[in-house]
Amino acid sequence: MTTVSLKPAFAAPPVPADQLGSIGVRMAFAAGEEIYAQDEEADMIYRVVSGAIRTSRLLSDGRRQIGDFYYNGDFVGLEAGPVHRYSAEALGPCEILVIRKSALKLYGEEGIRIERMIWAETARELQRTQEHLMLLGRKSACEKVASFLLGMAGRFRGEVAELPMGRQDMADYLGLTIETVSRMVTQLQVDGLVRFVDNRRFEVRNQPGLAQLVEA
Amino acid sequence: MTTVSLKPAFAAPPVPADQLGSIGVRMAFAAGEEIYAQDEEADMIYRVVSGAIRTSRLLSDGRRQIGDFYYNGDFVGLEAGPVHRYSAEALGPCEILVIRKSALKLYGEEGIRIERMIWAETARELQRTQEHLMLLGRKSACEKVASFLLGMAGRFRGEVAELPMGRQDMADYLGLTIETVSRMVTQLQVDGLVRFVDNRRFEVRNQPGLAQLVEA
DNA sequence: CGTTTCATTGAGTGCGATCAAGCCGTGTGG
DNA sequence: CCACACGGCTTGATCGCACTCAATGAAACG
Repeated sequence: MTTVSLKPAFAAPPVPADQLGSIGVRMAFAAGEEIYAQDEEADMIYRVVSGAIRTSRLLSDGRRQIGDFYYNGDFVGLEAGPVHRYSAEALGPCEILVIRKSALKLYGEEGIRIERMIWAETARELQRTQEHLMLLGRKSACEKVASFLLGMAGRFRGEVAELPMGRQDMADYLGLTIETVSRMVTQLQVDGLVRFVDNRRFEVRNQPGLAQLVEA
Repeated sequence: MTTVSLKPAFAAPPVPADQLGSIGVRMAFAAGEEIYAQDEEADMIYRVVSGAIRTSRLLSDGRRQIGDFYYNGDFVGLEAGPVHRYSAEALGPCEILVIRKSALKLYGEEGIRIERMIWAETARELQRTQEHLMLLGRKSACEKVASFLLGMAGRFRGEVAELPMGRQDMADYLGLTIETVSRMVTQLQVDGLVRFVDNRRFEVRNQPGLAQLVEA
């Protein structure tokens, strides 16, 4: 199973998905399929069981910003005020646990526990978003790509890392164009910092060098 | 009193500060004074009682990103994992209510209520940060400045809006330089969209025009 | 084998950064 | 009251990074 083989490679999820017990409904999505829409009202939260997800937001002229990418164990849709400001789509085939927030109250002690887990994840999500802010506001194209690759590589312990998204998604996450992402990837390879096996698989060749580009 | 005269102009805080009862300690800060430091361990959360705050993060080479600006009623420092990734400083003289998170448990029912308030604010904060992401990643300098001014003007009902921060803070919030901010402000004035009374006070002259630049 | 989709590479442009004056309000001391 | 200095902001000239437009290359698919 894909899910099982990928699991050990990802950063340890705070709580295994199975601890959610019987709460929520498992749903399958195909590549590119929308999980929820921008401006959609939202009482649901979502947890990745297998596969990968992106959240994204469109301006009316087509410019797109990706909020973040999510992998198994991650919660998605936490930010929800009255409506979702970002939509969520499957990067590839994936399974999602859908939980109705208002239903948690019905589950007593178990519901409370999950609610706390959600709050903790919301704070973590805020931290990650703040990191993303610094990246978008104050880093060069090269630093952006280096940060992204280093972060992705961190999910795979020294092995070849696999990108679940294409160049356009990377570009829209980093606030760049695909051409610039491509050029930076090439440059990082020429400099011997990373090596791409193919378009979506790479390994870090010079960890300290990469880390220096990312700095603090 | 400055605080009192400003209060009605700000967006209604979800809960008035006085409902926090006796929990927490009121502290005064001078302009520019640090409320908490980047990488500082943090069990505290903070609430603005009067004045304005900024959160900011520095890279080792001096580049700075401002996370957000906070006004009375706003909670600051919610994101805290083990340490603060951003520091917080007073924009001008201000009063801050400092609350020890771990102490909330001692306050029984009242503590729980405040804890819930904090969680709700965290989700709101996440939403605002996501809005900020889109601004940094996909908007032009002109759109950035227009968005910022429109947002600030929204706190003042049609009257002359007052900026509690200087151009450098605006620039570091928007991911621009002071020169570019200055040029965009000039251009927006030439285009008749806003009018600056002085460096820190302005009014919106063409709301629809501005809103169009900001769009969705 | 052609078609389609996605990534790379190249050439040229432009937006925002950088470097450098100049301006203006404010405060300070003579 | 004026001269001066200082900090914050604006304006100008130039530069360079990342975008745009365009062509090519390389997989994936029917």
